[in-house]
Amino acid sequence: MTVFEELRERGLLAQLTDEEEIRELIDNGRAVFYIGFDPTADSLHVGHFMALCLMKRLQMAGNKPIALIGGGTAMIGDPSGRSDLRAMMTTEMIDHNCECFKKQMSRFIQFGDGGDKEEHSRAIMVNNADWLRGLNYIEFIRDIGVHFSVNRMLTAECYKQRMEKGLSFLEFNYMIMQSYDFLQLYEKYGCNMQFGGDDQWSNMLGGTELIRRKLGKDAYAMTITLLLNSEGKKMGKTQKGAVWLDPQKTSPYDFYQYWRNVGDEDVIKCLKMLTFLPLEQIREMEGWEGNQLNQAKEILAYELTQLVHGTEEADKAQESARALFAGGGNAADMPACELQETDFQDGKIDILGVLVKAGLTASRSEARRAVEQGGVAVDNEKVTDVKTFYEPEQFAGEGVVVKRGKKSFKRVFLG
RNA sequence: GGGUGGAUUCCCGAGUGGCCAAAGGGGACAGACUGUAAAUCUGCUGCAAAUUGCUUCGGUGGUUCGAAUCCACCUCCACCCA
Repeated sequence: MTVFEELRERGLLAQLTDEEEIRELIDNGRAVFYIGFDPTADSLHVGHFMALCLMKRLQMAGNKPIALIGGGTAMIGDPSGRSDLRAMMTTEMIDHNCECFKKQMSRFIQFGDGGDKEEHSRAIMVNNADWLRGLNYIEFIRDIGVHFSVNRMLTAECYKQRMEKGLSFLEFNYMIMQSYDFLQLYEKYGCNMQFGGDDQWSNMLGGTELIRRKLGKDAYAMTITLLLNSEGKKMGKTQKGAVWLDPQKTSPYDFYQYWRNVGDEDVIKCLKMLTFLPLEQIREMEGWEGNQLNQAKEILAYELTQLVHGTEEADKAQESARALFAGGGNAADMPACELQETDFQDGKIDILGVLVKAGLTASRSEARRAVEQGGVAVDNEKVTDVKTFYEPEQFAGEGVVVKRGKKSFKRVFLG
């Protein structure tokens, strides 16, 4: 099976400018493609993960990936799929985020400077700040701006949605910047293809058109299906925000749990789109139902945790999860929280204090509610009295397991 | 630049002088049922030393015994005119 077929089978392909040509290029390792990442946070998240996988798959087929960090475009903010203006970011923040992105990406794809022949498929990383931040306004609009029709831009889906809410000129320029990126990469690195999320389609078309008008050359664009859950929401978002790839921001255990808890309808899709498991194996799981399907979720969670955090962390997360939900077992690897002497007043701390300290509730009021509703247990003993107190000795050694609700656990021990 | 309408809690949205920590819905959280799923039902949803106290309705100042609500100025947003 060729890469292209595999991508299609997995349901990753959304829109393509020229299917025949793209198939030809990527199946023969002749594509030099780029994917842009806007450094709007100091870590990549699940939303970026699919793009990273795609890069990896294509790299394995001999194509050359270019990871474009949007150090310049991040200063504008992409209006696609957004109903509000992005918070303005400072140059320092953006530069810091770029650094973080670099580190995380090197875990997934092979970088190199692409010098000799063997290195052809080595990825390179570039930052569009290098060519965007120094642009001269007059020159730029004369040189590039002429090629864009405002009338046409306004009919683009990404702007249409924003017409009701209001769109600033700043954001309106995002498409032009992104198109310019493509042109730059085409000229500098022979980049002939751009990939991105399906919400990027209009921005990407802008690029291929600009290249055609400016250079009279063909370049291609392809979008990947956005990973939506069965309710039509973007996956990888929780109430608390994104599911991060940085273990400091989303622990491997929480990461594992996120996937362990996907809905029945979404498991197979996630396995196909996000894991590297062979398609035959996944097809087998399609027939699973009920409790068996539950196992597919475990596989999904394990696979992804392994890809992102490594085998060791995946094992730990799985073990902790099994221990906690099956009862007993080794729970030493679950997320922990260390109590200090100073957390105790008059030699004791109440249950509300423990919950807040462990980060299981945001405030004492919330903790109180949780206890009153019967949602709190310490070492499997339900706590019903908000005035339950604990002494330091009780947290000695391994500490105790504090449970909030059905799925939130924290081991609390004395530091 | 001129005019009109807006800004309320996580989101949508009611509230036009006290009965307002603020209706209703959504979401989130907790409980029951389950399979760590979905659906359903129930509870709950500002903070705290908790029958009470404190802080909150874009910002600042004012009127008043008392302001989300009235007044002044400011900021931001949408629409119409230029």
